[in-house]
Amino acid sequence: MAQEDVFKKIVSHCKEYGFVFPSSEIYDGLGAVYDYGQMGVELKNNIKKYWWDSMTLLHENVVGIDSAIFMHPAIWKASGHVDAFNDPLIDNKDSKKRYRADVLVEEYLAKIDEKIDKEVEKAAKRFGDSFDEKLYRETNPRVLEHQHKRDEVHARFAKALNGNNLDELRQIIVDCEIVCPISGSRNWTEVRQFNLMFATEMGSTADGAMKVYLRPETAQGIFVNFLNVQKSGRMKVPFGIAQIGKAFRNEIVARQFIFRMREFEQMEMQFFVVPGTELDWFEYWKKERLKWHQILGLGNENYQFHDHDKLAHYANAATDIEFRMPFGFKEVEGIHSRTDFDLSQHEKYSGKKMQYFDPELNKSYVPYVVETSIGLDRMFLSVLSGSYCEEKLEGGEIRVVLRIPAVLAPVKLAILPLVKKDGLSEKATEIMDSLKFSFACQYDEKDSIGKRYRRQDAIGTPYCVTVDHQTLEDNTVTVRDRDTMEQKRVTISEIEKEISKNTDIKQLLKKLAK
RNA sequence: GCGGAAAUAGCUCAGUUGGUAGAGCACGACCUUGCCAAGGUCGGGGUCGCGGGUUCGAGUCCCGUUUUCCGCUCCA
Repeated sequence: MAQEDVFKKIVSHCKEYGFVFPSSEIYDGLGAVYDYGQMGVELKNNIKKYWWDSMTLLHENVVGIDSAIFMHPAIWKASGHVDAFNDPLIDNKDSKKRYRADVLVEEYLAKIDEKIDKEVEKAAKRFGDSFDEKLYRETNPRVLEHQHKRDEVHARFAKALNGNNLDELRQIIVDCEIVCPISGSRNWTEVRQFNLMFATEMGSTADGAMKVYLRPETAQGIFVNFLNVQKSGRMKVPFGIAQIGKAFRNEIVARQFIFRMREFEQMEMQFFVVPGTELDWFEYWKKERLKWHQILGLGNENYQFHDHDKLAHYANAATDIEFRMPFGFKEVEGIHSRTDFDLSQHEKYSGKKMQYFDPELNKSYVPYVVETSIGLDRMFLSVLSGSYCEEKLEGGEIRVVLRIPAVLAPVKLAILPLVKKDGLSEKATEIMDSLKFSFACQYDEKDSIGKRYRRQDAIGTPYCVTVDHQTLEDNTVTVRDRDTMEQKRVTISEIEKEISKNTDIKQLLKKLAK
């Protein structure tokens, strides 16, 4: 089966069985926004739980927070998002290429400078030792003409940028006769502002309102609370702060189902370390995080590291953990050594010290940060991609089964009376009532037993308990395994222990801690 | 954002040169059966994505629009 087909099947499977629905579907949908359904929310919560517990329970020096989505707008200036996430873009209609309008003008200005320099260079050769460059630049009519043009455009450009005047920015490109390097034409579209941050207004009166952003990442909520947590929790460097929460990016192109959404959820942990030790911790967390993924059992060969060649301005090392999705290896988690960039920026913009006094080193410093940042929705997709399976049975039939790791499965256990008569339903209900405190259980008595098994396979339920006539005699039931389809007979009192073996998150955490 | 394709029941799709909206599966009730998607009877469900236009008449032709997919483009 072609990989794209698998992806399509996963998408429709998600809808059919209540994992993921397109948002606002009855109103034609809303681009790149999705809702999690009754199965999806359980799977998502289980992933969160696995991550949260592995961070906060297994590491004494990692604690959690839950910061607000709204934050002071200055935070996004300090972090660099206001500048980096705001691009005026223009398209050339002939080549269909898109450019940053401000970059086009900057390149044009640089070209004029080049022209002037060439003039000066030529003159220098002509005049030899007696050449006075400063005088030449100030008096030569050709240079002055270039210079004049340059200053004029630069002034307009600066003013346009300052006032965020997009029409003027386009007019400058038209007036300067800037052409597309590919098509050579001057057939430009309007200049449009692409702001990757969603903005809204805080304060109910128009004049008193302040422009605030929906956070484009959760990390800044951790950085600005660094001292709060360190002091109130009496934390000692190295220590980490973990957070799960929504983030928002107004992506230009948001596609591939829940892989790139405009509203998404991150699980981030910022680990604060002594400057100079960050690369050791970077290696530590790389290993730790890969293990966290691999221990789920979706196949070690489906993961790889992808080191960044080009580092972001804040990082001195960065790698991605990629998972083999149906559309190729894709980033699920990023591990970045962010240096002291963020805390230093906040120190600068807020005027507050963001330093830690280290009693062992007997000095104060701005800690360095190693970040692990995982996209919860991408993790969700990787679990589904890695679990979805169309299995050919002996009779030639196809069985669709989600081999979701048992600890993450939305429903752990289905309780099925073989037939809905002879008191089997009542017995099954009784068992259900005693187990529902321990597991997410489903009760189903409709249709044939085989059909019910398949329904549970389709939502990834690892175990089915079947109540039959023998149950009434000796209090035993059969437990059917999702993956092998094999059944074994256990007494009712043993069910809980039997199911817990593979569904309890503790088991996974113990493996991880080894 | 650009180009191409698609949109009919919960799902997969059929629907002829424009002439009464269809099938299979799924869903609900009942009967029969009982360990891997059984059979029967009856039933519910559609403003054919949305808005215009042409026509006596539009699921079908034309225009616009929305959403999705594919390819570009973009991507802390």
